[in-house]
Amino acid sequence: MENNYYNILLPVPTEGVYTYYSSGEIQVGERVLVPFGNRTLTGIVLEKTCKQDFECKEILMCYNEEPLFSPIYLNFLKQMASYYACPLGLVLHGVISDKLLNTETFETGNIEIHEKKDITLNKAQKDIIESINIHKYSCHLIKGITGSGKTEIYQETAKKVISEGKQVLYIVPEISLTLQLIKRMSYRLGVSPSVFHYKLSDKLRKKHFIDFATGKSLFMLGARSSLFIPAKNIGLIIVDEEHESSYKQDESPAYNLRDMAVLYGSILNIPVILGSATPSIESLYNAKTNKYILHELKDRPNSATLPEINIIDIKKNDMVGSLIAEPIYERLLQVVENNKQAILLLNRLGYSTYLYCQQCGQVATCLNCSVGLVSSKSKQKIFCRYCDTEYHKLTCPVCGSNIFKEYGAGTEKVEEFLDEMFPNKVIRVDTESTSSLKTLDKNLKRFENKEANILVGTQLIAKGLHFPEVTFVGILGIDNLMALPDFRAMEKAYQLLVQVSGRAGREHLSGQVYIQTSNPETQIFSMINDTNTEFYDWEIKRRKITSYPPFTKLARLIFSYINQEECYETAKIVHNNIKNLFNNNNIKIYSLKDAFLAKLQNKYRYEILIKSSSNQEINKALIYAQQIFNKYKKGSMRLKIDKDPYFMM
DNA sequence: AGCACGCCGACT
DNA sequence: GTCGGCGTGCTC
Repeated sequence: MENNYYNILLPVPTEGVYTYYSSGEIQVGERVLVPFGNRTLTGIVLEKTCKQDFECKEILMCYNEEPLFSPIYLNFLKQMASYYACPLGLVLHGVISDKLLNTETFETGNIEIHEKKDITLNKAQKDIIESINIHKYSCHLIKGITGSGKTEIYQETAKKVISEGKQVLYIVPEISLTLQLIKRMSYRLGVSPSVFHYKLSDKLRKKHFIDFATGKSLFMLGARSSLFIPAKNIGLIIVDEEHESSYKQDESPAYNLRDMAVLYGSILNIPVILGSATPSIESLYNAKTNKYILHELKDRPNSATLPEINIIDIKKNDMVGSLIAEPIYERLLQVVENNKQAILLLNRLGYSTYLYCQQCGQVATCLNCSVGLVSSKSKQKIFCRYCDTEYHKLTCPVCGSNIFKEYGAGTEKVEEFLDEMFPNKVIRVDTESTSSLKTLDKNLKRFENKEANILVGTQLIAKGLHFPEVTFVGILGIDNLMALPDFRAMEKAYQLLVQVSGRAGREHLSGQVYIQTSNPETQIFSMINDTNTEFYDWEIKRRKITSYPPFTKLARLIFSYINQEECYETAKIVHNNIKNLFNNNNIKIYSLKDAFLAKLQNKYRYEILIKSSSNQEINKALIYAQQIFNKYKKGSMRLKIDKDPYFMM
């Protein structure tokens, strides 16, 4: 009897397509178990093929199920691989964990049904919902602050899609996936949504994966990775907070979730809704150029008024405790006195920023990474934020002194200082102080219940929170953010300012925002309350002049290796080669330089930036660079490709 | 990415 | 002598 031959896609960091045979007939998209080297892997049948001129191995087992992976889904992964110049096998590996890929479908039990609650909608919301054709692809960008009614638009559109028996995927940033949101969604839609995020137990993750993949569940509320659950019959994708930096994946394939959601939606021919109070420049540009359809919700919730913005010049004001400008401190005093609430935002994590030698001023740096060490009082240790190495006693490499002083303010230090000034009136919230979502929830609830007057935190507290008693917002570390070597520095700073200012003066109380800065003339400060396109117009002009995205595409090549010379040598060879081949008007290859973190976890890092207005040209260069690299690389040397980088550091 | 093979240094 | 460090190369 003749054997059948199949190309199988495996989750390995190569192209990942290998040929196996089977005596039986297998469908495209089915999962199979195959021997690979000396291991056994689960793969996906890509296509039937003919007998090869090399020995093939036999497929061990067929998962006995309806194919989970549709040709459209596999096509999506292929387009993703091609866009990010990433091998297909590595895309599969990066997008579905091995554990899930290996999971056999099982009986998952019933999905909870609730009584549906009706949603009341205003005219603006109705108009937007009306304009979304749920039977074909279009991408809608909804701009509106928290509470302006975006959620109702998502819910109503989701209801329509679900009533036609199709599935809805609602993606939010990891941090927004709170129990509150899940409950609210269940009652509005009448079903318990499937949920998907990294804090879930293996068992639940598998259950929700299977429920959504098999089409049993019609509504998925998930983080970034939920886009890649091979849903059976998806009819709508919603991406909330589309500007969020956490949508950019760090490892290869370094994809941007928002862009992949739009790509998938267009392949599936279904609508995609993006929402944000502060849309990214790229998305606004896509709306301007008619790739997306822009909708604006201008009403502030419950007729709250715009906050009053005050710029405090650090140079002209005394600093209390060398941290907080006096006018901000005075406002905090008032807030506590009147038993109102205030939020203090800092873009630094818990610890102090630097440790420096008292004798010679040398900054203490990690031995494995080219970054300064930080100290944490609460954790009683000095350590590196990047490699977690702890340092028990520090010796200055220059003068040999053992005495180090702290400089700079993190949330921990600010909290400590304020706690002294206002005992029991301060709560701190940042990724360091809150190890789990539960503690975060608990701390926020404590603040909501007015158990404290002042909330100190990082960007985390800028995200869609609603505290009606907050009348004052103080912003401390914005200068650092604007000074980063990143063409998006102003965009990121602006988004943060708008998001956090929105926390001041909601409902009936009017609010004040104080920003402490040493650059009071910075233009974006005057645009915070602008509901028009002033910031967009200002920023897009700068991007045009400097030829940065959205007018060009960027890609970063990052080489890393334990041996500095060898790393540089190989990077230089790749650099010379792509420079020679691609030196034309269509593409710009920047010079080879130290990465922003020149040494990370004991590996030296070099980078090359590539810029082009042509996506094709840039991808040709990326593929060629990888070929050269693979030819000349030594040992465990790595080349990471970051297309459309979001962090330039 | 895994995993084995293989070649060197450090120790019972 | 042999245990184990990790550089190298392969996986249908």
